[in-house]
Amino acid sequence: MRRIGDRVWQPGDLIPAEIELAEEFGCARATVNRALQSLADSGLLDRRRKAGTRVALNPVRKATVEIPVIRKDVESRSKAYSFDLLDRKQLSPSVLLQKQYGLSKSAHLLGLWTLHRSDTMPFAYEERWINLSAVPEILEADLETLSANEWLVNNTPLSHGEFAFSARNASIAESRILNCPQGAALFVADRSTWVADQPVTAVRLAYAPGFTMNTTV
Amino acid sequence: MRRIGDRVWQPGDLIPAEIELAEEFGCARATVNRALQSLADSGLLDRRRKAGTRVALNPVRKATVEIPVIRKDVESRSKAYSFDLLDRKQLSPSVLLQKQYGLSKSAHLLGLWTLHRSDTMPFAYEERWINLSAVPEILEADLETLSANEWLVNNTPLSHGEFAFSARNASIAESRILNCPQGAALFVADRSTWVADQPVTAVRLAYAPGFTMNTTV
DNA sequence: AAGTGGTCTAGACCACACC
DNA sequence: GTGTGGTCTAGACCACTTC
Repeated sequence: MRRIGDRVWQPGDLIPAEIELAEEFGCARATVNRALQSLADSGLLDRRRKAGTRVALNPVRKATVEIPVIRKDVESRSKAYSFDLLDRKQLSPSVLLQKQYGLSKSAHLLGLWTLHRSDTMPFAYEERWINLSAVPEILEADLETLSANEWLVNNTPLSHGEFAFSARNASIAESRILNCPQGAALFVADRSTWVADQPVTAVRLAYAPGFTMNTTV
Repeated sequence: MRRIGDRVWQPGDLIPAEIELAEEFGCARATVNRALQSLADSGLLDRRRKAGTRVALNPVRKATVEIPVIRKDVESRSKAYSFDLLDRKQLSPSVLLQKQYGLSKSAHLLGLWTLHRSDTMPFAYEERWINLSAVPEILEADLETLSANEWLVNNTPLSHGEFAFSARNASIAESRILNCPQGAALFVADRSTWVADQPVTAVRLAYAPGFTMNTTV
């Protein structure tokens, strides 16, 4: 890292092979390997077999954002968390949802509309669809006590998903729920979650004005 | 991973020690260690010396967002990139910047205001402050040809920084520059970059309406 | 064909946290 | 004190890719 920072090894340069570095630093090759791997993971090096290791030409900065359960997020800001389940109903997927998640039009979905609060102030408004063929057990859960968010986290620990972050002007309904002016800029997180190629849930979270998502590189 | 997914090992459960798993799977402890490390890094396990390894109770999802050079970002969407340097001037730090970055009030800053374009359409509006004591060489760079963004990436490869993402209503000036209605919800990324405890640059990027930042978990 | 990184092994010692 | 994970070593074999 020092040599890259001091430009002893410049972007694009080929750096010595693992064995040579191991000799220079007086350690085992496995140790050099771990160090270089770690630098490659953070985007500073490009490594290829036979071709060797080069200082990255276009260091793609990788920032890791942590997406906690909303309750934890609120509590980490030293606020009291609560939520209101505004509405829930079972329904069939819209044409859009059918296409987006490959659902049949006869699939059973559970729709939930929730307001998350921080010290009684609106914190985020959540619209959620849950695929009941994937997690039928959730119908038996008491979602007034434990939020669907947490129920799912606790009951489907292994999943992959996609996030999209964007900004959107508050609709009339959203402004009323979040207690903000109509048209206020809201930070929006869309998330879909899958377990073994089966869609489980799709969520849109609209955060009250003032929210920021932070991370370090 | 299968055992966590199938709930053989449930959230909160203590799982066997590395040596036991090594025996069970017929491999070396180092191999088990790497596997468990990797699961812990992605938030599925909590590990503590002496206390052992547990399935995470509150799996904090960690999403990695890649922050490329804006030119790459535009080009990856199959658009032609260009930018206009709208304004540049040298100035002293405002009181806010002095406090935020520990600068003396006599420090020299370079301020740059840039519009990034995607196929001639406004893509993002950038306000940037550069600490000239950290990178005086940038005064000799031709920032009309190569954006400050890229110059800095190419000339200060080792840095750490902080990101904050939020949403903001477009001001009159921003609406004119980004060619959008006043008050439109803009996705905003604030970034500060440091090299060895010295602030190098602070940027605010306001993306034109419609921008989304995507990632997977 | 040959050189590079990718990965594993068996063994060792250590640091830490819990008892 | 003691058991756990954290880390290192020396050696080995393999996979890939460039020459």
